[in-house]
Amino acid sequence: MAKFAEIKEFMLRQIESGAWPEHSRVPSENELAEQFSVSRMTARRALQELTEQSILYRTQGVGSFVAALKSQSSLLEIRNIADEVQSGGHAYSAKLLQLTELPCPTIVANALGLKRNEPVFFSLIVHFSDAQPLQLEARYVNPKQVPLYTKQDFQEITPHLYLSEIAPLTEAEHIVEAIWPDEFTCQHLALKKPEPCLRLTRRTFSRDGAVSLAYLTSPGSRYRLGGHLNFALPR
Amino acid sequence: MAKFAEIKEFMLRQIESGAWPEHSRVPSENELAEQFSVSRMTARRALQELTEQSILYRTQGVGSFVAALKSQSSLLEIRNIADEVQSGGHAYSAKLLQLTELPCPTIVANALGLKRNEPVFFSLIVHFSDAQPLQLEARYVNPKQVPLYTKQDFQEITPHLYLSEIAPLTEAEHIVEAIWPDEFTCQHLALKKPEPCLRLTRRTFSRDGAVSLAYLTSPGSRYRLGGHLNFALPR
DNA sequence: GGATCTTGGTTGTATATACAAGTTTTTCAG
DNA sequence: CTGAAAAACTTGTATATACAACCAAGATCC
Repeated sequence: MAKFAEIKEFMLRQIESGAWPEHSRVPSENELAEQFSVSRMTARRALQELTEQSILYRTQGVGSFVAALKSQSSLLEIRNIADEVQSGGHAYSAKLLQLTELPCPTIVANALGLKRNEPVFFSLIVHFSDAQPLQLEARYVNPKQVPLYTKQDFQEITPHLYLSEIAPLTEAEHIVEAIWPDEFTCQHLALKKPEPCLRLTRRTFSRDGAVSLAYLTSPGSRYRLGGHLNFALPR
Repeated sequence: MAKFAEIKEFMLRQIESGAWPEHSRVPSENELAEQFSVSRMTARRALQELTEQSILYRTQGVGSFVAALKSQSSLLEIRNIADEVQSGGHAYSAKLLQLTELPCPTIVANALGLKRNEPVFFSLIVHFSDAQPLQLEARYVNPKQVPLYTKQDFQEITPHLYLSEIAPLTEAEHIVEAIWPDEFTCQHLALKKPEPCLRLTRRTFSRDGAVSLAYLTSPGSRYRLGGHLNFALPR
């Protein structure tokens, strides 16, 4: 590993462990250069790159400081479906259909940066609002980043909440489609007649790369999406 | 302006003007250094920062190249459907079906802060990618904010672009639904068989209040949405 | 022809240095 | 004690240099 990368790692550990709290001052370029026996330019690069990632902020003449972690997630305030249901005054529950390890399909491998047929974790969950199925969640999870995924109790905690705690998200990518549900989906969403569904494909990233790929399917009559969006044509 | 920033500006102009097309090779660090009479490290910084912005990509031992312009998704940037189509290498066109003033329906009145049956502008447009209908746009516009709306030529300029110029948007609210298109919609989208469609309801605001309410309907097979989103249950 | 080696070009990392620009602290004159 | 000047420290920009890693193309050898 390159020297500047080692310094970055060191600083990230200090921040994530809490040793360097928010808005606290971090060592200056010269201090880091001496501590790690590198030139100032090398230490500077570490500080610079962390600043570009909004992990630090710097002020000329003053110093470098730990940024508020909140501002990182404010951009991707991804609301939890459980909170969403409960805030509407309904009872949230979930039914775990599957939680296993399986060989990675090609599409998933590309999305998560894994190799085809390499082991990948897979979960299949139905989310309920009161007694009504609201969403079918099929999720692939990178085992390298979340090795204990299959040991969790997802009746109690949603995968998304668990992943947020384990691997702090730095980015999320979404695609929304209108689809015609297959029979399996209809069954688990308790659709007597098929109806148009929204399918949200969500890929989340942490500092170390792609964490999970989720397909969230909801009946159009029961669920909507809101927020700030951009258009994008399929490729 | 700092030297490295001047080099960045120069390169951005070349790229945006089309002089340097996608995936074309850009000058090497040494070439830029000589052209701008700076050191290699300064030229390098310009290349480096453009790479971090995903405007270039670089390969060690090979060179630096213009990246695909595709997904520049900043949060508030609402992209124009015409730009979106054209950036995909297709020909954009629009067909104006209706452009009138009519009495305001109740829902629209609530959304735009008008009174029921008060005059409101209404436009109905089909957007095409090459010869294929891509989106049906039904839009209600607040005449108090945009009095000249019905005088525009919307074959030439999209309503969204026109509105952006007249009343700078300060906020936008979106709802995405999966719907079953009615016969009228099927006809104008040239759907032989009905298929699930995405309907984006977009309400835009300027400094002075609600400007317009638009219903944008696209076949699920032809259009997707991307970006940063939040979930929201229907009210 | 085909495999291997060499060479030149490109990006990647690292260092030492210099000065500019901004802020904070210290010093010192009044 | 006050206020201004000076010093010290910080980040920002720029340069010159060196070597490493990598790649493509041409040269060489068999």
